[in-house]
Amino acid sequence: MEQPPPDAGSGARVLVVDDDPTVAEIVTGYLDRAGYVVDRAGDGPDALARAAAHRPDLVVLDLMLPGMDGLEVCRRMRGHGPVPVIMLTARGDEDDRILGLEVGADDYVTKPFSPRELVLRVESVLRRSRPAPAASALLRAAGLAVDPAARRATKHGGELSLTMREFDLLAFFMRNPGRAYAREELMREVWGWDFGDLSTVTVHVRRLRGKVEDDPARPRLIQTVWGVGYRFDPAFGEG
Amino acid sequence: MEQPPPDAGSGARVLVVDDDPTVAEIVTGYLDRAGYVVDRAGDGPDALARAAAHRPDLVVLDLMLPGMDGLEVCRRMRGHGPVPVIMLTARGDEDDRILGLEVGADDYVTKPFSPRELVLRVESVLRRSRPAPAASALLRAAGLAVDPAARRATKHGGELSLTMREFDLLAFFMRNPGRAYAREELMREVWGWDFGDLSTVTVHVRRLRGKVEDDPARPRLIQTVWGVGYRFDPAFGEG
DNA sequence: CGGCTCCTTACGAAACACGGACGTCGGCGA
DNA sequence: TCGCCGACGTCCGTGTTTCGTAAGGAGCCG
Repeated sequence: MEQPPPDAGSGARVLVVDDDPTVAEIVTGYLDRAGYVVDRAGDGPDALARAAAHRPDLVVLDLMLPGMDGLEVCRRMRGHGPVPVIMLTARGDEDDRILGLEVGADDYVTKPFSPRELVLRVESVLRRSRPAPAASALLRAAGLAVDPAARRATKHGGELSLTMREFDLLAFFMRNPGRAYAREELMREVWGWDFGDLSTVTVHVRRLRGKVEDDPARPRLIQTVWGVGYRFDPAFGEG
Repeated sequence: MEQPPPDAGSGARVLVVDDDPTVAEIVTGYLDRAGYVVDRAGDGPDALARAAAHRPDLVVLDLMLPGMDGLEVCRRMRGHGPVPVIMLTARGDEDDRILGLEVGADDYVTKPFSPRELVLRVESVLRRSRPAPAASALLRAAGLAVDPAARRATKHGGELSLTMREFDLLAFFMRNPGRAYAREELMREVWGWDFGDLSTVTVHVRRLRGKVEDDPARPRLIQTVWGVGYRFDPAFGEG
């Protein structure tokens, strides 16, 4: 039958604000078919009331509204919470775009627009406005969090300032916990060298311990394996 | 990098779907003279096959087709990708217009129509659908707003005057916040070069900081990741 | 206790980022 | 046409950060 993109709306709430019933009707129809839950408002005060009541995930807002200006509506909505807004502006009205930009619209569509384009924009803005969770590439263990992409590490939520080598070393340990590594292996894996003074590894392990361990004098996370090397042991870190 | 000349047809591919050879012939002729590369199909299945094979930039679709309905054709085409569609409908058949728009047509032309009008519609729809995939929406973070389409940026509502490189750099950062990028990556992503003096990146980051940071001497938004590169960090911009 | 291993500290060298300045190129107005 | 100006890429001097190594002391094991 009629099959909108399966991943599309997924029930996100959209508030359409336009005083022209025809436009509102068509836009609403499109968004509805795309899988969104659509609410409608015909003027500014109505829009604010519905926004407050329904907490939409996104607002499609006509710039030209009777009574209260679209910009004002946008501003007030933003005052209540960070809801994404797509502005509908007259074609080529450069000033309006800039105003929308400054007031806090997340996108604008110039009239006349194709409803399809509007749906694409809605999807795009929604997709962009919720990248909050994600972070699957995060390495977590023992109160530590390491984000290789951002090259950032935290300990109990507090930012750790690690040097490049320290970061690489910690990241390697957290990717391979519980196993003992000889200094030579660490030198190969972290430094990328096949030879070199192994005390280099020792020193860096010590520096890393100083920043990561609760009590660097009695290391728990990075344990010394006598005669072998080191082992990252997150089990004893929680404390 | 820049768009091709706004010259009319400029080789865009258009698929004309009509079972009436006379209509198809005239339309094809006009579009051909307007500079488009035109393909023709006489029925639904033929249209779908050619659309799949030739990937047209736009489809002119007769609503009334033998065998498969034009609406159905439109739906199926949409299932394969976001191709713009102009519907040909009988005059005054209001229901058809609505149906066409709901199914995803970007415009419609009522029969009888002048071929010249159709060409104008084609141009219009192509012009409208072009920025949709290419240009992206507004980027905002940390009191900054960047409009890639208008090539404008503001900071706390105030206009920023950025050079081309500065703008591209900032836009890239705002599209990819929180991740650390090596100078090589920035050079590749922003400059589009795979070589070149990396200090160029350093210098432009400094210039951008001078315009974007509250205290350029102690950057918060664009942070230096020592030994690696830079990271755009909107989290610290608001406070 | 002896030998080996690991820890700790210190230091010089190298790598790195930064700011300032310069030369070139192209656009624009006089 | 000439001259000015902005954008851009490059280069250099400087201050800072990081790194690798050396050396002495402490710890572990038999």
